[in-house]
Amino acid sequence: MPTTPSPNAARRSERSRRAIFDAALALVGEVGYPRLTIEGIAARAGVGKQTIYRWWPSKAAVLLDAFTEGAEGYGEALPDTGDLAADLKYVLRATCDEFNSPAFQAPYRALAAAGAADEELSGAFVARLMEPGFAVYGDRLRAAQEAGQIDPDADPRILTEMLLSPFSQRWLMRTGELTHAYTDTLVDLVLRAVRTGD
Amino acid sequence: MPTTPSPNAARRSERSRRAIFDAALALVGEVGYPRLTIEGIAARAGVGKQTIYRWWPSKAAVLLDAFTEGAEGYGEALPDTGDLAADLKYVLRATCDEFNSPAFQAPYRALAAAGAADEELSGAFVARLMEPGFAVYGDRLRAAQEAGQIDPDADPRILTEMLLSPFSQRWLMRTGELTHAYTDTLVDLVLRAVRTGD
DNA sequence: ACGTATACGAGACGACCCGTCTCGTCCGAG
DNA sequence: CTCGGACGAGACGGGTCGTCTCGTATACGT
Repeated sequence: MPTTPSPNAARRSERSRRAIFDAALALVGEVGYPRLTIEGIAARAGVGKQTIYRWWPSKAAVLLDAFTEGAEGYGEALPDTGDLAADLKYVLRATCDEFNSPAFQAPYRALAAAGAADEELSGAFVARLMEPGFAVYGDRLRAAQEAGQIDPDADPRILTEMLLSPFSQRWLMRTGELTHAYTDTLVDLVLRAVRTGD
Repeated sequence: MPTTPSPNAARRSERSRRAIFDAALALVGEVGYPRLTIEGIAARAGVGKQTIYRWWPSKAAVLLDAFTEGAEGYGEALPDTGDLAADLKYVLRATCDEFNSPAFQAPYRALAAAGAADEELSGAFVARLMEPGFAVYGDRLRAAQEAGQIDPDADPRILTEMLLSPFSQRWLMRTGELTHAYTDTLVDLVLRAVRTGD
């Protein structure tokens, strides 16, 4: 489901759609989000401006669809080896590498920034990119609660935020490096707060 | 120190400077950051555009100075009553109320969003608005470490991030409400991770 | 298989804002 | 008092916006 489909989607050109996504992702990496323009995307994609305006309300919506299209598999479950700390560290290390990769950085950062400023966009950004990730951590933490490994009274949502928010905040505002040592420390600290037997 | 003072600052019109700040803060609340323009600020302030371009490099820089001017007292130390949990909860509750107030919201959110997208701006934003806040929590946590109240091996910086990042992330991306109950929970969880006697 | 509807590429259009510049005025430092 | 420089005002070319209007090409309905 694109953001605002009004014309007849059956007649839509798949070729143009892909060209627009490719152009948007390439351009946001080359010139940055503020200088990303609809005209520029259209020209690079070999497409009329109207074709973009027909299907998307803004450059942010184009980028969100383009990025979502290219980032499948964000909704997979965490491994559950029984060792909660190891599972969390493993996935957080992978996330760390992803956020350090340039191809991921530019569009994701642009969308996060645009979402922070625009209430409507932030809803779509959160629902389509952030929440699926949150849910995966929440599920794994609930499983650990049922296994009696962590405090059953702790709110998995808040624990997830304590794991991911320091991480994303560092990255978004560039207040520190994202390293495996850092994410390991986060996991250890959060789990020390909710270990059972206190 | 403004962002880029090149002409003779002694001859500068204080009257215009204030009018520009007032106009920028009012407009960002009325039309939002993306539709905030230098021309608009100049017109509202009754000022020539050149007067703005003479003293600031961008609308973000104007807004950062305007906001900083209006937000004195962000560098004060936390109270130290000896009860670490109570001190942290007290200040975090106050911060919570501040972030929920509309006059604070619009410019701060605009600056955070612009900083996320622009590397140079994020440096200034972090240094002038975020780090002073971080330092205050770090100091209070170090004092608690010296008093033997919390684990001396824990990194105060990371603990500060675990307190503040979930908070600001919720606010920035609108992923949840900011309530006193929420901030209290954060304090309790973080302190459980580093309480002494384990 | 054909006819028709409609999305398509291309680009013109007025509106807005950008950042620079040029005026003539006014004010403050020396 | 003098005078240099910041001031308010606004003209200017350039770029992007979002809308529109072409003629073309293509996929659907019968």
